[in-house]
Amino acid sequence: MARPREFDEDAVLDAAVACFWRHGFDATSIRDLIGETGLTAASLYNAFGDKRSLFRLALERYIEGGIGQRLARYQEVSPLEGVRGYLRDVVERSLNDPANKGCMVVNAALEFATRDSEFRPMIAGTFARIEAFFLDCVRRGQHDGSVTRALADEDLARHCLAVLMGVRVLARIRPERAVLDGAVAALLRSLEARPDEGLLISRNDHAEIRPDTP
Amino acid sequence: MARPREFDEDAVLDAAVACFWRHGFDATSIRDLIGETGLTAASLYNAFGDKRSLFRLALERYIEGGIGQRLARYQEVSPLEGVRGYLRDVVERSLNDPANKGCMVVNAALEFATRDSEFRPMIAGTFARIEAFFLDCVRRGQHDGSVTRALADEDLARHCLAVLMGVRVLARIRPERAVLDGAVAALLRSLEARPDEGLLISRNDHAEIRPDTP
DNA sequence: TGCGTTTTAGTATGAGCGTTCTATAATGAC
DNA sequence: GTCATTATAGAACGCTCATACTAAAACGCA
Repeated sequence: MARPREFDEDAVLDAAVACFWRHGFDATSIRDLIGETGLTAASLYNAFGDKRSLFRLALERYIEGGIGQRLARYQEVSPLEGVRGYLRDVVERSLNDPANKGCMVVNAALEFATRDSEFRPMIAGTFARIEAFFLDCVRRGQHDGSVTRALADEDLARHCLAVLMGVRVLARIRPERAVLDGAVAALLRSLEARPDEGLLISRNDHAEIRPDTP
Repeated sequence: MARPREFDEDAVLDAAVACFWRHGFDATSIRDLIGETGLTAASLYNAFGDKRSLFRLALERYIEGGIGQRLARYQEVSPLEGVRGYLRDVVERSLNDPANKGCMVVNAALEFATRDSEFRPMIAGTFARIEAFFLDCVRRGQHDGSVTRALADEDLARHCLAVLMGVRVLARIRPERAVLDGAVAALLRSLEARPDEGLLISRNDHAEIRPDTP
């Protein structure tokens, strides 16, 4: 029993995601949001609270719509296909995005890294979800013999995560297919089981990087 | 034949690097710089121009002092040692930095990615220098037999670059030794030559990621 | 038809921003 | 000692920012 809203909340949130994704939190002004969403400042504040809470809603929307869907899609397939599909999807979307917006979560991770931020749990949690996806792929692959046992499952999963993050950064500043495909192809090759490898999974003592520690 | 400056320009630039490194360009205010350097706004503007030109000087200083020195140090050693030393250095410094500032160039890359920026050539050029370093390591290693020939040198170098970028991102939001060491250890293992591998260096057709293209 | 409630529209506000301006102070040259 | 030149100190400027405020408008219900 009151005046109804004149806008579609989902559409407004999509517009907010577009703004924040492209320019980040600080560089997006309320005026930008007003321009992109079409509503007034009063409506924005009334419906979504202040800038921080709107950003939170936009980030949540991005994570569920963007990353959650991708995770769900590729956890259905075979282990190596999961990793490959996920990374190829990221590469293709990156190369097809003329604005080179990268990943909103990675962007937010760097923007909020040095401030005490309410967003850090969301960001770290999202990275943890992705790492868990890779870990699941690796474990299934080590079990069915498609993924190498020469390294610990956690290390391989973190390797995947690092390459994903690296691709996200490189795609923004140097969006060339050769660069992104090359990095991903090498990662995928490194995951494959070698025909002569033993059956024992090695401990993750990280002797490769720190050989002088026992 | 005029009043001399009362400050040490190098010390002031170091303070500017500290500010911009920690908070980025936008989030660093002139007042922050005044507080950190001890100069007045008039002296800052008189000596270094506006905020953008000061940032340029700070970024140049960071690149030469931080990255250039590291590149020089590790291009003297054996191929795999070069890659390992470079990445271990980055990991150790990341874990020892309580502020988790990451890499100023990576931070700047994401901050300026979507604006038309005078800084992009500096940033992309720095990434290209690092990639060239990795490529040199890989080529020398493929020549002396320490690095795998199963993948093209450029792909392996880009793989190193991607992991480096990934480590830089992860170190800011999840600065745990296990994560960073694990990712790097897996990368280093993937570079090693396998005892049974052929002598031919494969073309970089990236069939691992894009198997359905000829 | 009026009332209570919520949404709109437009404007105002106070803080912070990058930058400039006005003096004043410190030097070397004459 | 005077002058030209440069560096300092601090206030001031114009602008943009996020946000709050004031009315008017649009509904369901009595």
